[in-house]
Amino acid sequence: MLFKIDSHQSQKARRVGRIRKQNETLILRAAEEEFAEKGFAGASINAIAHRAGLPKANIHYYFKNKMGLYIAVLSNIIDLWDEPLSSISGDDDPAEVLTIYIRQKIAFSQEYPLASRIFASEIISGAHNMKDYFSEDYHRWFSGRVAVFQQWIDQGKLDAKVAPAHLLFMIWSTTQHYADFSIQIAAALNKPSPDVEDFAIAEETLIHIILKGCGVLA
Amino acid sequence: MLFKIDSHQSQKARRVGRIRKQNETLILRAAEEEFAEKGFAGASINAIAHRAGLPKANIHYYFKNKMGLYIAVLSNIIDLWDEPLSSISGDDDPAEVLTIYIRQKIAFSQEYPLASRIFASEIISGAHNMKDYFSEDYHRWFSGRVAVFQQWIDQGKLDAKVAPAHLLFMIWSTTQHYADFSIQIAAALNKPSPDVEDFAIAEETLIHIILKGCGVLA
DNA sequence: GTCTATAGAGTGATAGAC
DNA sequence: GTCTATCACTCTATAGAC
Repeated sequence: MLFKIDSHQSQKARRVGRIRKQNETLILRAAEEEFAEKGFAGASINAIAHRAGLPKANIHYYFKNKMGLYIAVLSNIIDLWDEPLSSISGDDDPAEVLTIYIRQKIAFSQEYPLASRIFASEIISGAHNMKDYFSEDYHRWFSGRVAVFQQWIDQGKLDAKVAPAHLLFMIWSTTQHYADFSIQIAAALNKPSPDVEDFAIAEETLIHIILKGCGVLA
Repeated sequence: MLFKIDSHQSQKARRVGRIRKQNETLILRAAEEEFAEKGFAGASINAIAHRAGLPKANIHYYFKNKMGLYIAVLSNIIDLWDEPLSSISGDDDPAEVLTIYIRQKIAFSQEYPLASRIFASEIISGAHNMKDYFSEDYHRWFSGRVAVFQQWIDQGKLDAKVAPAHLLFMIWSTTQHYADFSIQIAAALNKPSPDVEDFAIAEETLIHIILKGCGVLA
């Protein structure tokens, strides 16, 4: 967690804590939309306040400043991001693990497209506010996943021509694409936005190509 | 006398035209870096001018306003984007076509990462300045590519389980990922940025998984 | 706790000297 | 063609009334 919202509450504060919680949620949701659409610099506190239905000074009351609000939004997203892939081991069946992981990532793109877009924008523009996230720990976590994939290869469960790290990148990129580039996808398919059926077809095609391509499927 | 004046002016104009061309290139290159890193709203004319080594009023001299400059940068990028996939037909060999296309897209990510990032940011934030690009024509072009893929499937050259449109999305997302998310990739691999070898391994892994996954490889 | 009013910093854009 | 000086505007952030 990058930014901890001050949770210290006196007895008096607890009585009104419900309103605080409610307003914070309103603001965070509005901020998510605004940051996703305009980026950090393009988003204005005014517009966020208007979207949230609150006067703009309230945002400064609940969050110290614009950057604090942005970090809070980003922290929420990174918590969501946290890892359905963390507990795999070399004994697992790669076909099953990869299938579940791809389904989860596609579901995430469908459910939280704004979160995915803010995450993507932050990385594209240099990830200056995620230095903590992309730390030594991140590399260690990533290496752990790669090591399991390598075990699968050593056991002949996965094609040796597959570079484990890049298989992971492939799953990330293909699944997140449906959130981040949904406008381009919609234009290609000539509809206002990708619908549930498109997501289902995407999922099946991705699972087929990736599993078969890795040699875990006939 | 008129002749003499004309001659003099055209010589002068020609000389100045060279400077204009030169300065425009300087500004466009600086703007590309700035827009890629900060987004449209975050980029400032001041910072672009500083990067280009010119006073900021010159930018307003060469380009009408900030949006004009942004559109100019975006147009350059869209020209670059234009289509190594436009001339394929059902008679071609899918293995060959897909291999070449993936190599080209990876090379593009390696050579023009900034262009890729600006393109991605523009789409993520709503593509409001690319309405013309994502037009009926775009859908028509896309449908044409899909139709060729479908012919390959009908001829048994490609697995029937592959949804053509989503195979295209897959190639776009996986290859562009190496430009757009290179910071995350670098963090995962624990190096300052992906190097030539990483791009080569990425290319081989993508080609292997996608070709084999589509059933065009043993 | 809420909101109005405003200060203070920074931006895009332009006029006019050179 | 180039560049300095400046305008008009918008934005974040805060002080202080309620």
